[in-house]
Amino acid sequence: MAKGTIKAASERADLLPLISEVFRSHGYEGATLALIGEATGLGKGSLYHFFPDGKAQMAAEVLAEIDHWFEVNIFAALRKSDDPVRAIAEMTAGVDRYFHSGHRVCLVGVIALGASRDIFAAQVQDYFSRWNDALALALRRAGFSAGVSRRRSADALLTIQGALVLARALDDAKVFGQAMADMKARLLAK
Amino acid sequence: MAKGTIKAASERADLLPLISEVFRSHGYEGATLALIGEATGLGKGSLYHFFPDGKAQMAAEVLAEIDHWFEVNIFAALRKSDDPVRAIAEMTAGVDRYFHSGHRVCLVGVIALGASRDIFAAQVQDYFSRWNDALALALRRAGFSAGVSRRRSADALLTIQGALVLARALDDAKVFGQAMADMKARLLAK
DNA sequence: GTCTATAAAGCGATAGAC
DNA sequence: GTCTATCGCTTTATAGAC
Repeated sequence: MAKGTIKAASERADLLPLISEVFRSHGYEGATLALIGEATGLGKGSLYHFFPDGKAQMAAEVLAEIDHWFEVNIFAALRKSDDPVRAIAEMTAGVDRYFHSGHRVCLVGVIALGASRDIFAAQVQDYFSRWNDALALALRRAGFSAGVSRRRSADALLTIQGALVLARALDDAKVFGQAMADMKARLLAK
Repeated sequence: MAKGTIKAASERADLLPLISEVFRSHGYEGATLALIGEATGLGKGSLYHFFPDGKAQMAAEVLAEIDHWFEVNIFAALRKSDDPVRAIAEMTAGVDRYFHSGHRVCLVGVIALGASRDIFAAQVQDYFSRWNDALALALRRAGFSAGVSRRRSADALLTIQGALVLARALDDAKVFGQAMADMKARLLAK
């Protein structure tokens, strides 16, 4: 790999979190190149230099980065941990951290509901179904039946998404904290 | 009221459900006047005749119509019924019907997460908080403490929203049906 | 690698004929 | 009440100077 490539890749990686926040707060359609340019301090020319396919490529890479974060910080432990109860506790802690205790919205959920749904449907479905599978596996290893594990796993995922929606709608982050506590209790209840 | 007014009002009312579906499937930003014209069979001129303030007015009236449907079909019974358990059962049945068993998305939730959030924040917050209050009141009348009632009420609302998000993301409406059954059980559990 | 200028298309909204 | 034509603006995306 040439020097230039490495440097570019490094700066490119720094761009994604900034772009990510623009998509989060404005949605896919609302995130204009002007806003992205403002957030990154880059002109359109530079943005198209890094992302030749434009906005769609930016969103796809942002989704991939989010996916990767969850894969590393959440899914992996759920799949491999020999202490599934602890992995689940770490999941709830990680989720709370990631979503800033309910102040931050889930971009994957935003896109799932939004108009750009069709473009990113595969990525969205993959993200949730891998999370769902990993969590169900942890529950199974914690001693629950296959049916219970799958039901509780879906319940947890939908609770997170719903809590983010309602916290945003009511402008009350406490809703999220309470929901995460309830979810954790339901996940491991006898 | 003049004949013309009545006729116009009648046709206008017929317009809203058609426009509503455009907002639902494309979001506020994605719902262009071209798409709305297609769905209604009306040109821009006619649309602006009915809605002088354009797209924002259309969305506001669609939200008001949704609010009214829930007020009449769900909230009222929760507040007034002398059989709160039955009112809650009717709520879950009504919700299942309204959201087409998970195949239809919640426009209020879509807007709460989307880029147009700020414009409609008051309407969105009002809708959810009135639902929340009505359901909590029914639970209180069913014998639960104020704290339990409020917690369970918020849990139910967020479960509905989350189930719609996850069902859409996984493209699997069964997720919604299971979540509604779970929600109903949790709502009235001892 | 970053910028400005600009193209090409689509947007919401308006005007005015009918 | 409905239409067509069009305005003014913003959008994504490209071209080319530096």
